[in-house]
Amino acid sequence: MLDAADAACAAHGARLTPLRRQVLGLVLESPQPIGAYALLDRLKESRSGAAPPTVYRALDFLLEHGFVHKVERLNAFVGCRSATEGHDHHDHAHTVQFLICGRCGHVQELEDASVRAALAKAAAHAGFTPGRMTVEVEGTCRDCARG
Amino acid sequence: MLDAADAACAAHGARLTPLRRQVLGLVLESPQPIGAYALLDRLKESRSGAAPPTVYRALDFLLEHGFVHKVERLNAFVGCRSATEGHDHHDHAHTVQFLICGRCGHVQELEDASVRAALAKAAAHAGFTPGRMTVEVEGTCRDCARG
DNA sequence: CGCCATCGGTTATAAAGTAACAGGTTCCAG
DNA sequence: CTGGAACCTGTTACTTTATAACCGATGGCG
Ligand SMILES: [Zn+2]
Ligand SMILES: [Zn+2]
Ligand SMILES: [Zn+2]
Ligand SMILES: [Zn+2]
Repeated sequence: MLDAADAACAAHGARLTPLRRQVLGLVLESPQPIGAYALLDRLKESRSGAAPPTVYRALDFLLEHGFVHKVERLNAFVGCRSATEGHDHHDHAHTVQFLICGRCGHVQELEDASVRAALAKAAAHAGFTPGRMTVEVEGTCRDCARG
Repeated sequence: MLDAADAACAAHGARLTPLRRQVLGLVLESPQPIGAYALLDRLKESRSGAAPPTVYRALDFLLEHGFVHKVERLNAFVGCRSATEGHDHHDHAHTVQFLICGRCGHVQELEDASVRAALAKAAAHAGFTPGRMTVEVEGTCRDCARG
C-alpha cells in the first residue's frame, strides 16, 4: 500500500516525504476513520515536535494526491482503498461515496457510476456545473444488521 | 415562511419559542449558508446574553423539525426551502441534496428521486441499510458560469 | 557560492461545538 | 390551586477542529 504510494508519487513528481509517508501509514492502519488529533497523538510517539500544522499539512498533501479522503460528517480521514486499482485518482476523489455504519463506525468506500450519473444529471438540470461531490450515507452495515 | 413554521409546530405539538423563531428568521433571511457563530453575532444584537449554546440549541430544534439543514462541507446552516410545500419533512431532511456554488456561495436545495434511488440501490448492494444521507455537490451555478 | 522553492518545527490563535449547572416557565395530575 | 415533571434559556467553562504566521533547515540550480 505504501509502496504503491511511493510509486504513484514518483510518477507524478510528488514527494512522499518520511512525514507524509508516516501519516499515510497511520491513516491506512486505522480500521476506522481517524481524526486529525488522534493522528497527531500517534505521530507524537515518534516525533516529539509534532503539532497540529504537522498533521494538517501532511493531510493536505495526501488529500490532494488522492491517498486519503475526508469524511465530512465525522471530521475524520480514511485511506483510499482504491488508490492502487488503476482508477483516475483525481476524478475518484471528486466522486467517491461513503457508507458509514452508525453502530460500529465502519466506513466503506464506494464509487457507484449510477449515483454519480444521477447527481450529474440533476445538477445539469439545474444549470449547475458539478465539481467535487460529497456523498455520505449513514446507516447500518451488514454485520451490525445481522447481530 | 415563519408563519408556516408556526403552523407546522402547532400541528406537531412542537414549541417554536421566540428564540427559535428568531434564529429561524435569521437563517432564512441569510442569502447564503450561515455559520453558527455568525448567527450568534446577529443574535447578540437583540439578546445580550446569547452564547454558543443558545444558538446551537435553537439549531438542534430547527434541524430536528426540518426547518433548517446543515451543509456539512461549510459547517453552515440553510433554511429549508421546501418546508412549506407539503413534503414529508422528516424524510426530506434525510435525503435532501445541495448544489453549492464555489464562486458566489449560493446554495440550491434539491431532492432528486433518482439520486436517492441510486444511492439506496448502491447501499443495498453492499448490504447496507441507509439512513440519513449527506449529498453535497460543489461546482459553479448557472449565473456564475454565464458571467 | 548565492538564490529560490519546499518542507517541517514552533507558537499562537481562530473557528466550531459541547458539558454542566442554575433559574425560570409551562403544563398537567392530583 | 398546588406541586412536581418536563422543558427552555442563561451562564460559565471547556473540548475539538483547523489555520495563520514566522522561522530555520534542506536541497536543487545557475
Ligand atoms: Zn478512494
Ligand atoms: Zn456496523
Ligand atoms: Zn429542505
Ligand atoms: Zn454562483
